[in-house]
Amino acid sequence: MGERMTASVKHLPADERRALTVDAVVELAAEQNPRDITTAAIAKRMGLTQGALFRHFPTKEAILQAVMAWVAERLLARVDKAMQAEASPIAALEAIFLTHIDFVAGHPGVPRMMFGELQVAGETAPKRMVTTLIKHYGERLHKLVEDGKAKGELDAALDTEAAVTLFIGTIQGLVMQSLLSGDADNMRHDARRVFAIYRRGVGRVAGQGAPVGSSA
Amino acid sequence: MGERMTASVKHLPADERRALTVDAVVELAAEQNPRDITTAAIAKRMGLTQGALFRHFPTKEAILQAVMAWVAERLLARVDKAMQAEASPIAALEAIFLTHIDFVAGHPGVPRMMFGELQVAGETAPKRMVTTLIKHYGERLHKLVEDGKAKGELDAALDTEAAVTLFIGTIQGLVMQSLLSGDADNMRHDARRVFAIYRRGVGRVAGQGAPVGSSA
DNA sequence: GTTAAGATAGTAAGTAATTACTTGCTTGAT
DNA sequence: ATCAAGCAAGTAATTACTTACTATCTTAAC
Repeated sequence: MGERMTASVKHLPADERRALTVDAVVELAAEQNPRDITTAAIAKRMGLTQGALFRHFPTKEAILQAVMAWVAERLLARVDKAMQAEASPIAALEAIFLTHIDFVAGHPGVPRMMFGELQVAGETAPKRMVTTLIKHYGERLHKLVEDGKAKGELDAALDTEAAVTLFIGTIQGLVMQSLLSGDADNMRHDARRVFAIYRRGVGRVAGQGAPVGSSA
Repeated sequence: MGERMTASVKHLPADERRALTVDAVVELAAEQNPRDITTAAIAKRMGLTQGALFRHFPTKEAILQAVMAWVAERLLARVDKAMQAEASPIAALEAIFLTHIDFVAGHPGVPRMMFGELQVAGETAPKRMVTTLIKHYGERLHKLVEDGKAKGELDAALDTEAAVTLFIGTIQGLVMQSLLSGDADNMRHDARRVFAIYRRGVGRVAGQGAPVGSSA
């Protein structure tokens, strides 16, 4: 009795419509400029009229907030999973990097939306969610870098904050590159090449021959 | 006789108004979200009415194009100057990096505008200027990295393309960091710390004691 | 030099298009 | 039968751009 049939497209319960709305926005952000995502465009993508959106969200900002909550939840879950699967800090850093790139390659509009929200003037809810996400993300990286230094995997004199900034910047660089090429898929390939340089930059011994990781 | 008096604020010749318009946009982009830069906001900043803008520019897009031309000219000039002042490739790379960060710290809205233009859907003139700028920028970096490898300053096995991507990404990371902190000035300080890691990542010998650069 | 003509740069008040959001009514699942 | 969920057609605000008119500078005849 609690079961719901999805035979009919219309008159879905609110929870599912909210989830589908988030999906629509993420899809649209991948195809066009996030700033061109109007409520009309979202509704059209969902096969609804524009007004119907406001049965589930009070404002457009609330929609964006839901999207950012979705991103934060999914991304951090993937990061934590990747972290826990690896024993050493440096391997965990690489796993996080690759899963992050994989996430972003699968949802190319997400980093653009995040960057866009960061530039919003006031103190909006979506902006706060982005800053919180990056804060939590940075804390995990910070801890891993410190652990790596303590275990001797990373250079003991390494500037931890700078290493975290560069880690995030490395991802940003790949995003920008995919923006220029118009192809998000090559991010996955370029990611390994770029991270190799990063690893050399933070590693204890920038070995010429010593293989550091084995996850290839 | 050909001299012009600037006593009166109004009725300036077209060339000067165009230059002042670019200045206004660059200023506004530093203070607010570039997407909120309306023609009304530009005019207000210049002390003009909105309609007066269209005496000098046919469309808003033409204004953005002028801004991007201004950016490309100034940034590449600084890059070339920094390049030529240094003898070795690695020193040139660091000089470019620092002068770029200095430029961006002085005009924090510029990288945001560039990133925004890259996301525009169609084939607009401002977008083309950005891609061209990055292309020329990348070519200079590419050449320097290759030179550095040939001279033995950089790792012979270094992935040149990845090194260029990471170089640009490093700057993006600092921009994002300044967006989070709300302070563009600390970019100049963080730049050295972050570039130190990058240099280790691309350098031939990631020496613990050997001083590579001397420009401090 | 003075001054009238002509071009340039400004203003104020439009305009059509687009935006997020609302309202009154209808549909459909339970 | 009830009520959440949907539709169609609004609304006010904002946008880039236009139009009709005015002020200012330049220039050349006198």
